Amino acid sequence: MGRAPCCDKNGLKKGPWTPEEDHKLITYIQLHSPGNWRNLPKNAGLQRCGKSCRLRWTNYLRPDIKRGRFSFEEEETIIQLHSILGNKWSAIAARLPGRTDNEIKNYWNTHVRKRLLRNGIDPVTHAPRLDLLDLSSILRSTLCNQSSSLLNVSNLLGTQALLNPELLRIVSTLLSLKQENPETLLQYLQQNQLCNSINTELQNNQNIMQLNDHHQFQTPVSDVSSLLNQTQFMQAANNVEGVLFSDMTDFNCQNSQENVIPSNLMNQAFVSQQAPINQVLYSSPSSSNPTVTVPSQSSSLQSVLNNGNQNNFNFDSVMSTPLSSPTPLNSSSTYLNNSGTEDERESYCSSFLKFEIPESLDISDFM
DNA sequence: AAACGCCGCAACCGCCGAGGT
DNA sequence: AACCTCGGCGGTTGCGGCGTT
Repeated sequence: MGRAPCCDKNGLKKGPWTPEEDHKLITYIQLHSPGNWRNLPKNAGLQRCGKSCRLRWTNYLRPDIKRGRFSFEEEETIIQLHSILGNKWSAIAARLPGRTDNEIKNYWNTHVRKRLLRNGIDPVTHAPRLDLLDLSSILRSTLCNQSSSLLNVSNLLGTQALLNPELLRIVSTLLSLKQENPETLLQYLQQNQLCNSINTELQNNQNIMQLNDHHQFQTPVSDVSSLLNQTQFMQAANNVEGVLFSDMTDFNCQNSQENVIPSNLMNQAFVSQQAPINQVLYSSPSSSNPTVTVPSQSSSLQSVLNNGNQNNFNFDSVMSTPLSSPTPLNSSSTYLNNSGTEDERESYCSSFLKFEIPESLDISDFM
């Protein structure tokens, strides 16, 4: 455990603490309080530097330290606070009684961070990461979890579409084809490697069909182009267009050729610190519920999309990793009990990433 | 059973700001 | 103003445990 001694400067010991050293330190502090950390080792009879003693005490020996697994509440609080404070571990620790900054930092790096990444979320910015998103799974769930003949726009948009340039490229291409020459749409589907990838996905999963309760789709399918006939795609494209592109003027396929999200879409979709867009964006692709709830009021997708005048979004901020990103907050918090498996925790993580702040948390402290 | 690789976490390192001289 | 000391903080390291092959 711990780092091995790298040197013996001044004859001071480094590396893991022995029980005897711990006992000396505890005994001394209980009798005298730490006082001057620099003088403590000498007074306590320890061959350590003051800094080492302080770290050992604050991170391990302090009597009020709570050890053991982090609870859901603690984990939720950590993520929420991190979304506000960034890597200010001491500030986060100050709001988690019994936990040290070092412990929280370790927990973040070894557990939470990975979980967020698995959910397609940048653990630094708390924004979705384009390179973590999976197009085929999006389309599969979109195409295969329908109760109507329409594309599930809320699923598309709510999950990842706003952030996935590949999906946007495809959607834009479909729309463009629809407008230019509907006959070419099917040809596009057949030519685009997307067909193959989706086909593969579909064939690999015999259980995901039931594409439509009312239409002629059958399972399994051997060719996505037969699955998605032109009429249905027109319908779907219309539906997507109506919601997604209603407020756009210069969205064209040139952007898509470059596999770049159109700037106006980015501006509208990513918007804004005010809109609780994370309610839309933090849903897990692996969530058991494929349909994402899109906020309905001022935070609704439509208002987000219509908010075209806000051009302050910087796409670089998603791809790079700024220190932290202020995140809009809601009030009430949903807690689960402390038990649960890692998977449950992960699932829960996906849902609570709506960043609801416990009422006990005084946000004004951070402002 | 042995070798290997991954992961968790205690501990170190270097930097910074506050306070004192 | 310049320097020094100290405490605190965030980033990083690497040992040891554990799971996998």
